[in-house]
Amino acid sequence: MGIEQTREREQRWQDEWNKAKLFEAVPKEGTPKFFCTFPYPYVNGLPHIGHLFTMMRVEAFARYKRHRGFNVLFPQAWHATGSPITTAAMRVTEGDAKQIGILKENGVPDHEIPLFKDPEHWIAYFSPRYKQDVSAVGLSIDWRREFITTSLNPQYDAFIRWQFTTLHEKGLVQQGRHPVVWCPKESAPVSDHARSVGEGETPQEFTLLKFPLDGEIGTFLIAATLRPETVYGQTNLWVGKDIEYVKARVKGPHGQETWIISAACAEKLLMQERAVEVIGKVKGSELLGKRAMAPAVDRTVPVLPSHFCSPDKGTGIVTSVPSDAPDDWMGLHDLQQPGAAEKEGIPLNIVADIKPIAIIKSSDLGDMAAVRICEDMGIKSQHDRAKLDEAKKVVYKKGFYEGTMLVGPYAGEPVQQAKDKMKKDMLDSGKAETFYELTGKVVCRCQTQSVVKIVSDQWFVTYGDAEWKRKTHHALDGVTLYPEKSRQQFEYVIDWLNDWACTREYGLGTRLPWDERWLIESLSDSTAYMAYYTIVHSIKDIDPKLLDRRFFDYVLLGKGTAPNMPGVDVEALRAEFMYWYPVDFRNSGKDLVQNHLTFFLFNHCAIFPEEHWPKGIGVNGWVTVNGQKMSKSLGNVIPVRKLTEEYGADATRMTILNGGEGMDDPNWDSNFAGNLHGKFETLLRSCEDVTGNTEETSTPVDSWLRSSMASSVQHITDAMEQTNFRTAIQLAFFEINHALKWYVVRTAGKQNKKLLRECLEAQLVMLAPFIPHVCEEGWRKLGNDGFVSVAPWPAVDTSALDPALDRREAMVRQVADDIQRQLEKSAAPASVQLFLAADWKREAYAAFDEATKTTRNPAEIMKLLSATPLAAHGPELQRLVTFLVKGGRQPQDVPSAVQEREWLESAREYLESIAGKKVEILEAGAAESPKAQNGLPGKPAVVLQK
RNA sequence: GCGGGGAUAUCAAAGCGGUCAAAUGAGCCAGGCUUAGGACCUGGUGGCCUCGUGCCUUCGCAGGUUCGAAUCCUGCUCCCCGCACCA
Repeated sequence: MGIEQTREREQRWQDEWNKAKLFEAVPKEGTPKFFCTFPYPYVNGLPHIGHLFTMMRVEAFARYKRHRGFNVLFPQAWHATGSPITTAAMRVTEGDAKQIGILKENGVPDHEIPLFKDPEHWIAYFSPRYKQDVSAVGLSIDWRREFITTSLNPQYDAFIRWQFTTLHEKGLVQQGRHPVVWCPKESAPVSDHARSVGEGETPQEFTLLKFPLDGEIGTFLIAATLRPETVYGQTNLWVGKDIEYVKARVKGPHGQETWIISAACAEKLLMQERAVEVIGKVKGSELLGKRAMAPAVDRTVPVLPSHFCSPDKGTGIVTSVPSDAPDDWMGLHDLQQPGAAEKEGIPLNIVADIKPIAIIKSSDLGDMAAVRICEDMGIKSQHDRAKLDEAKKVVYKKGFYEGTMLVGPYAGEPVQQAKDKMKKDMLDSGKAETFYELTGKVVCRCQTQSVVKIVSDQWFVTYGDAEWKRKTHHALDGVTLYPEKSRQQFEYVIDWLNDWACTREYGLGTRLPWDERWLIESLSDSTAYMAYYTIVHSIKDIDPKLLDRRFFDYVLLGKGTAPNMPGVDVEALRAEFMYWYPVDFRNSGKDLVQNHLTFFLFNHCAIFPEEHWPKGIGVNGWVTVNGQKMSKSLGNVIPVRKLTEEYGADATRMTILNGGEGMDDPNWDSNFAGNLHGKFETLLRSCEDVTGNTEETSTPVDSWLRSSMASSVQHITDAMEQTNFRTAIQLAFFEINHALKWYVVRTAGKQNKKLLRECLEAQLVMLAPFIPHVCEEGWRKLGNDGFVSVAPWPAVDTSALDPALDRREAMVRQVADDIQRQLEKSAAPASVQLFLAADWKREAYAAFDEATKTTRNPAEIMKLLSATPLAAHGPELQRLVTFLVKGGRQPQDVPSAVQEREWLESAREYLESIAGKKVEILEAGAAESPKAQNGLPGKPAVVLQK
């Protein structure tokens, strides 16, 4: 059977499911419910193997829960909020080759490309195709509930407005100051996607240090630094001789001041809510040799020339801390070379006396980190740029993370803590101010260089709120995590999370209800929408104006009274919400723990009563492909469509879930996927083999098979409950197959087909969450009606469980192996004799068992046994004890003599079929040969009789 | 650097103090079934031999605890996720 037929078969079953409305979730009073979700995908592309894994974890769990008798709600929707689609559409408009290439890769024909200039077309194009790909996998989603986000969907829009209004009224959305990357030409923030240079660059907070200029009251030299904790090591200031600085009148918190800064800096300050008025110019060279009062240390330092000051970076003036800044150390070093000061026009005596001051100590670099690193790296001058940049990074890291302050009010404290304290002290006393600078150059797509702008009207969700955090911790306590070991990460994130800027000026989304200039940002409008899933299918066509405050308050919170809405049974909506909520399982990749999944918890705590807080959260790793990390550059990002086309839905489903579990990165194994096809056919053939014959026969091995199945069911159920799907697959597919094979071999053609049928039936149900199409097919072959997809999960028959039977079969198998091995070495014996172990060995086992209750020390055990009559067996006993101590067979697992004989007798027929000879079972004493004495309890000696 | 998760045989991945040379699957090798088969079945797959109640070497590296460590402890190295205003 080829792949085409497989896909036809899969399609047929999917059609059947749809026809039967198998996955349409309808509340059923008295039936327990299970509500599971994964984050709706962003629709700027098609699903790939990474999405598949997250979806499949929910899918397998959803199907499992159906077998367990739960009424399952498994919905899916589409996310379009945010800027990527808008930006991409703009790029298409501009004719961007890269963007158009991406569309082509996604299967868009050339003539349709222009349509993608419209953001809405992206959604219209990708959402149905995404759905198509996902449907081909056979996901059991209730598609009646699909929807799209943003104002394009006025009903959803109304819901998000309600959510934010609710948060706002609780005081959890507040306005504040916020630095953004800004294009001065377009007067708009420049998102990552809208940059031609500088993706990933962000505003960074610098401290502006203010140096009162000697002899000019009210005038300050301003230096920007990222390391305010190093002020105690300041020895001088650096300026560029040829840089044109400006004198600017700046209104500071302590009145009018005159600042000397670069012209570019003055402009930047204007964007950062500072009143700045340029009143004059001053050249760098004019400042040389002057002195200014260094903040915090309160001593004057000279202004010296350097070649690394840039008017575009900071203020163009740099404070010099030669002990901890490699640039400064080399600048000083250069100036102290013979003749250098004179050449620069600086009196030698100013320069000669300057020495680095030890201020921070770290174990690796000592207390003169910059001096040390320059030596280590062989840096020769301030022009050795590449090396200096590297050195700066190292010194900064070591200093910040491992350093301890040596001087100042925080001497003895780690730099990490002292840094913020020093900064705050200087800010409070007016010796410093803050300033934002980009981490790197950013150029807007309009080719204008971007700057940092402080916006003061940004809205924040106040995740930093202590009370809210407390509540969320409490909510987390009530959440079952899959796997549980992700809990620590969640606890950490709840504490770490701070206020989140939740509005944007650009992109798609919902407008902030009380401040319509703003759009709600994409990570913020996806935090409580699971509630919307419960009612979406009933309100899709309602006039959105009716979906007001009162409506959602009543339906989702039970507040107030039901509004009267023509054609809508509001009470029924309320009932449906109450039936499905809370969310029982939400699954996502581990990268979303630090934002989305935690936001989800926070928002539920804020909006809903405790009974509706989330019950379960799943976290999974990142898919690797054939052992390699998935990436565009490796070209191994496999679209879901390609997988179903090549392997079929079932093989795809099973392979991806077999790839891994827990938070490990799962691996997609193409070989495994390719082999499954044949294995499925074998499974179906087995189903055919047991049909027709329902006559109850019985073999001695039946009880073992029953026990083995019961144990498998138990273990598989445990694994499923913990979303350990890989384990479940291994057990349900491979372990059960092994057991069935052994049963067939062991019964030598005389199987109890009724029992086999029962086992296969149970196996099909347990595999149905993973390979439902094959299982439906097998289910019918077994002669069953209805769908295996909703068949009850097999119960664990605890009465059938008997570990002794496993030991029996293990023994029989071992004996069979031993016989075969002996036969290989010997030509045509007349018969096979099995000699049971001598009685004293069994006694020794028992004595050993007894002895281990007091000690596990071999020497002591031997001593105890030597005190018994067993001592007569001398060296042989010693050998036995050594064997047992090393962990040979456990004495308690060994059968009694009577039992062992019984077991062997019952398996005699099988053993004879293996040997092709008569098999005799004898006592050790029945023969003289040394070989016959070799038997151990549970492991008879095999002797071939000529 | 910090928080979290990891490192097991050719590969993927179980194991988490003694039944561990280590489940299972893939790959590879040999054999069977077949007109043929990337199907299916059987066996093998760290090394050595006296083929066993055998010996040696192995579970990131180095130490330690223990009669006994892949499993526990300490230190180190490396990998993945995150360290945010972005989907």
